Amino acid sequence: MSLRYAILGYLSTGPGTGYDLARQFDTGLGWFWSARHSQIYPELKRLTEDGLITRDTTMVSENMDKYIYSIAPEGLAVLRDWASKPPTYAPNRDTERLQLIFSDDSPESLRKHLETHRDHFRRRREKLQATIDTIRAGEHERVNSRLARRGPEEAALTLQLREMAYVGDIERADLEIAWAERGLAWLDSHEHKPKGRQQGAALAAPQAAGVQQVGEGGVPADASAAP
Amino acid sequence: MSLRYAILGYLSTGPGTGYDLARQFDTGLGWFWSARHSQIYPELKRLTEDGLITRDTTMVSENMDKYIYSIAPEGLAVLRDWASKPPTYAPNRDTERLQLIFSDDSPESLRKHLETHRDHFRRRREKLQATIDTIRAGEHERVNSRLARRGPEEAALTLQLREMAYVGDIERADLEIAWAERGLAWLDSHEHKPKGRQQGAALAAPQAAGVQQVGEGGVPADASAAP
DNA sequence: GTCGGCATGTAAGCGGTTACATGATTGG
DNA sequence: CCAATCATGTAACCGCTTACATGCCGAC
Repeated sequence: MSLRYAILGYLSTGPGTGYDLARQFDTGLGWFWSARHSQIYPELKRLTEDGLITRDTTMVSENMDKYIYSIAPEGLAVLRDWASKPPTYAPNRDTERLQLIFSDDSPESLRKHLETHRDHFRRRREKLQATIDTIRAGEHERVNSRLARRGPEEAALTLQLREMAYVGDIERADLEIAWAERGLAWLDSHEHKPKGRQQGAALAAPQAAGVQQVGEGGVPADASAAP
Repeated sequence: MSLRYAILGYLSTGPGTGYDLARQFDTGLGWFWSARHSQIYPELKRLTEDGLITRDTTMVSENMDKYIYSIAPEGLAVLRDWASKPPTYAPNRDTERLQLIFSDDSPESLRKHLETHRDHFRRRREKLQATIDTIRAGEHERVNSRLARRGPEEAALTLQLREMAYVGDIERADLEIAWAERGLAWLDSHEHKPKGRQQGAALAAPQAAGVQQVGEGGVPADASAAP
């Protein structure tokens, strides 16, 4: 149940409405968590009942209210407590990889698969880059409002952690793009000679430390000699 | 609902029991999907009812049966159809990153966080490497039984896709390890001078293509000049 | 006037986790 | 004899998605 902490985390950078949260989570990027408004509103209610956040009501009209939520000291404590615990890792579930390894009966679609993968991470990379650029330029409102409440030493740490998180995700995206492009290059070198015995294009990344290389290419020579 | 396809995929490499599936998914590694037996058994029942798999019963004793499932032609078709569709990407949900960016109120735990991260991906990398080594050596039973049913051309593609999947995941693990180690190095260079103004250790990976570099280090000089 | 963005909620259903439950076989 | 592994199931619960539902406000 990280949603709770994601909300507390957001509100720790300043007050906001449910709609603000929904926009951040739903457009997702710049963010490391995602949620729909149908999940957010009930959770805000629960957090208020638990005394972790407070709610201010501003009347918009007779039959329409707007609620601005702020984090309470108890909420800040809960957030800090949670963040200080070492991370746990959910079991891996990767639909893309699953599809990939069972695509060997439908090779025509492989190219499209890899192109989709590459394009997905290109888009993601662009958005991450744009966000970290904004933070670096000191123009990210939420980050700034968090920094404003802190001394210069704490501020440096806040920025360092954002930097680590975004740079890490950008590198992930770069890796996925390079991976897909290597796959596409392999396809290129094989598509006009589908009967090919030649195990051409290098598969493993040149710089990938510690990856054991096999003789000729990605596929061992005796591969089909298996039972 | 990828579980259904993960099961079909597994059974496409040969018959197996629910328990076999549970072991593969639950120990997770070597695999790109995960599930508990409590989810697997009902799904096997549904797949049988839908005619995608068949069930053979071997009586173990009077009041205990054992069921061996095999993929049906309809199941193979459904699997192939699913695998040939371009991948879709679930919204990003990353507890670890979320914890990281809100650790700026509890810096003492940062080191442990990064060490846990590094160790997690080291273990994962080891298991992935062991599996791909087995496949490369032609000693992976499931992969071999899949290869046995196919001609040499198809076999080459099967192996290529496994290679891509495992190498891709190994590179991901390498990236995470390197990322965590860079973070730890940064911590080292800051722990004995917590008041430090000096923005020491490089943050961005030296080889990360296209990552915009900032002047001195990971953090822009005017960072705390924000409102 | 209607369309898109702001704003807030509820309900059904699904996929996954945790816990409960039972029994056979094998080896120390 | 007891523990571990093999083997199969059910039930309660939780988090997330999809869909349903309503209403304000400003701009074109």
